[in-house]
Amino acid sequence: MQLGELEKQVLQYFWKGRTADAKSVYAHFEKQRGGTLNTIQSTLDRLFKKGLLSREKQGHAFQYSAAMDRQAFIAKLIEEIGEDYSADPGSTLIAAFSTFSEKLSDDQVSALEKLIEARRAADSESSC
Amino acid sequence: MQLGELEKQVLQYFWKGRTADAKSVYAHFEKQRGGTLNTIQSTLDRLFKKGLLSREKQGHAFQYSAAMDRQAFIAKLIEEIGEDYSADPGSTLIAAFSTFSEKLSDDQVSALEKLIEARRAADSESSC
DNA sequence: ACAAAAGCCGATTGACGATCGGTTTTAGGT
DNA sequence: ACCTAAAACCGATCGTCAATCGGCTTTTGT
Repeated sequence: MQLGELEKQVLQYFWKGRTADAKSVYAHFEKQRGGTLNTIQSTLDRLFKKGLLSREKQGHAFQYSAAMDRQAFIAKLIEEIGEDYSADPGSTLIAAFSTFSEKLSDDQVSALEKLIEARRAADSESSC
Repeated sequence: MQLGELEKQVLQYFWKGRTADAKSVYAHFEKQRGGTLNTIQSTLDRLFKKGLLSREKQGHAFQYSAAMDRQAFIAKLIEEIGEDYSADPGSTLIAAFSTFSEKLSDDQVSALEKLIEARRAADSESSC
């Protein structure tokens, strides 16, 4: 799932938890990058068709919001990398870990440890 | 770093540890997908310019080989995702882990635990 | 039913990978 | 040094896709 530059920015705008119609999104982006309302509208439509935004008609305009949060989307992207390059999940994770290892806070290391514990627990449970 | 379909396949061919010139690569791919030697040659050149293949002239032809292994490349891609979507390393990793958690073998879980331990050790060392 | 507001469609531009014909360069033998 | 074949390099074309935007269509509230 390769997104264009504007698509990325719009997506991140919605990840702040907002719900907005095209006009509001345009109001936000007009200042920093210009363009027309139409451009925003077709970008929202593209993101909607890609399943990354949800929308619901309210009054005369669609209200858009994120269909999945940042973490879920990133997980999806990482999964795609694994598929694209036939990497098994384990080595993908290890690659990810070795990339970021030094940049992790202690809290994040602990969070990961808990996830691993949880996974171990689930494992032993299923084997009983 | 978004690669095209042929680029991906060629890269994976070199990740098997091979060193090869355009002609050999072409011999390998001709059967499964047709095309001409020229197509392979420009693909090799593109991958070289992207820094994903190394090459060295031997006789009259370049001998190509992978400039980085699969794991290093995947780490690079994951890093880019973090940059593209302003995700901090920790949440990127957690996303990765939650995506693959169930698919990991026990050995891979252990390997990850060791990496985390190593990272903890490095941490306490630097604080002394 | 009618305007305004919003959505939708279609055309254009700009990247970029894939493809391949044609030209230039080069290595190796004479 | 000079040919010649092999390989590299160049340039053009095609297909895909995001960005852009004008203009037409649909919808909604009055």
